[in-house]
Amino acid sequence: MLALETLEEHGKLRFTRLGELIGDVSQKMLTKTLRQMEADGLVLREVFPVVPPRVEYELTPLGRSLGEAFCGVWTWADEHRQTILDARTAFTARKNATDAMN
Amino acid sequence: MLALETLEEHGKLRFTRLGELIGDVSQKMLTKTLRQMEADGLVLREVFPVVPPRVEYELTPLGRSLGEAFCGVWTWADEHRQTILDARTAFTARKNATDAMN
DNA sequence: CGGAATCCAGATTGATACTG
DNA sequence: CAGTATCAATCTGGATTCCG
Repeated sequence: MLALETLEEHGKLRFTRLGELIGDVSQKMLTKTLRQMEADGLVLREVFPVVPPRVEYELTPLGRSLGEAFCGVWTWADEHRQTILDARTAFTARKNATDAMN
Repeated sequence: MLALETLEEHGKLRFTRLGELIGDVSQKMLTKTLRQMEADGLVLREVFPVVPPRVEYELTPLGRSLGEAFCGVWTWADEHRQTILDARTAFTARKNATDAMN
């Protein structure tokens, strides 16, 4: 999902640059994720036969449409992130109180 | 996600009934999922102190809002499921062809 | 009925080293 | 640069048993 978003925002990107923009991803996971997305037809992988190697990734129309479909979820997440964190804290507090009783 | 959808469609549900409607879930996973959703404030868990036990689950307003946010994704999935399956087949075919060359 | 507890095989992932 | 290969460690989920 982060890869999808990043590619949607920045368009065509090289492997390392994409990793930097996403933040905390091992290259192993990034590779796997991109291969899966490529297999699903969400991303286009373009290899340039030069030294040093250069590989660019960009969303296909299908990938972009998925990004748009997720738009509502991103908005929701932004709006309710804190609410959820609070709910978790409250839940843990309730749980501990109940546990202590028994 | 399936639990969210099912609860959104059917409203208040008992544990076993919810499991049946979702289809292929072990009670372990269903329990875990529901507890997580409860902790996140997405679902309300109501226990009736009767024999046999009766526990009902229903979405909170926060849970319903998430269900709505996911609406676009469900639609997308319905529309593109087959496209993705085809893409995977094509990708595997390409991969095998390439592998055979080397 | 609605779980909790235990056991366990298999999948996932991070870290590390190597390569064209 | 953009990976692949390998090993170890963790995590996951299924199956099973037990309980109030």
